[in-house]
Amino acid sequence: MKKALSTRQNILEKAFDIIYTKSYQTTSIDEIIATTKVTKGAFYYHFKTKDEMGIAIINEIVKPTMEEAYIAPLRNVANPIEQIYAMITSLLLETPYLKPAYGCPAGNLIQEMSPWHTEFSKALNELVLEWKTAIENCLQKEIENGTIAKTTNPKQVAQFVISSYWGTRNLAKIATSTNCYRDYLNELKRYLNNLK
Amino acid sequence: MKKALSTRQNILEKAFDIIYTKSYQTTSIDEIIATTKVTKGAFYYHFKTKDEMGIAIINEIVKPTMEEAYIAPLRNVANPIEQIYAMITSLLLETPYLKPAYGCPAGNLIQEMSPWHTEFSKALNELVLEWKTAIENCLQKEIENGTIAKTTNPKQVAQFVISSYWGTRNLAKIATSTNCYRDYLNELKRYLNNLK
DNA sequence: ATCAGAACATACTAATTAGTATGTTTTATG
DNA sequence: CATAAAACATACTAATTAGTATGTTCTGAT
Repeated sequence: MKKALSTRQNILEKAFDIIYTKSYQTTSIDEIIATTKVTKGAFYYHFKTKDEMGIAIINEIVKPTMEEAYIAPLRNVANPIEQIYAMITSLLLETPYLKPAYGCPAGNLIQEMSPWHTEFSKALNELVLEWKTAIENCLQKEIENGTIAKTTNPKQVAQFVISSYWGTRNLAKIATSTNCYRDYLNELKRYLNNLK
Repeated sequence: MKKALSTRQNILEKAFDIIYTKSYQTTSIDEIIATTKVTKGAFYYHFKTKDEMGIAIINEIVKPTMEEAYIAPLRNVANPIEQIYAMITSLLLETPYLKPAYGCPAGNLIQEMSPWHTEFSKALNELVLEWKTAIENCLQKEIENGTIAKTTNPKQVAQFVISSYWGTRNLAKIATSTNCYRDYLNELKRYLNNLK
């Protein structure tokens, strides 16, 4: 990678880490340049404003990461229902960079940036829509295969699954144990199996 | 009400309104005293610090409001399952002070204050636990009445319902319509009916 | 009516904030 | 190797922040 590009990438990655643990609003440029050991001149050479960096983090860090962890696992799988459950289990319990206490990176940004920063909302909405569509397509395939009831409404189920995951991540921020994950996952399994 | 107490109450209510729409961290004391027309001296007479005011808002504004809207409707009802659905519908569609674009007051605070402000987390955790317990008790009664399957796990279902509501509120912040509410509610109804 | 403490008012401070002005150094290209 | 632009560095600014110091006014009990 060209050196200038690696400086930029370094800023985005380190800034994401800080923002994920302590929110966008409370993360200052000074803190970012202190941990990246990049000067203010360099920072503002790469990003015109703090918000421009924020949008870049969503598009260049959060989006690709989410696509890999949330969407790719749903592509071309034999048993979608099982895969949806496996993916969410993996996200909650086996994805090392997602910590219960820090919530969901995208969820956190949605919570703190909407409704005032429309640019952020737009970028984040794309992310969520992508995930939702992937789940809907999964379910549609199951319906066509005849493995789940024809009366199943993929849009509704996708909305329901995503909401419950999103909420679980938020609630886990104040939980004192991961019991809430276990309870949630057990019930999610029951719910998904009932679609059959 | 004594005049001093009404000053205090006025600060809490106005501050809550601002914080609900634009977050705790970005709401400054100066903004609060400007909208309440209370001087800085008066503010700091009633609250030693900003965080002390934050905790007071949770305990004296958010908590009583939530108890009325989230918990009271579940007490001593004939058909708990229907009541859970009715309550969530009411919260999403008919509660005027809860706006889709601003999310859930408690949810917002959880997202932005945890995990760093342990005092906030503790106060908010009490709130969520109260709601969860109320739902669990509801379900337990249904099981005893024989109206839902004995294999139903109240703890799990309560966790699932709360998570999905929490997540829906968060997702609605970036949604462009209330269709996501409709989809969610339809699926919630299906899910709850399947418990029977 | 007096007077002590409750309740409020005003003017300040020190730290932090995003962003800028004005430089110097690196790097690629002819 | 010269040179222009890209990439970075340093020192600043103006605004905003939570909180304080030092008052004045109001209120209820004696």
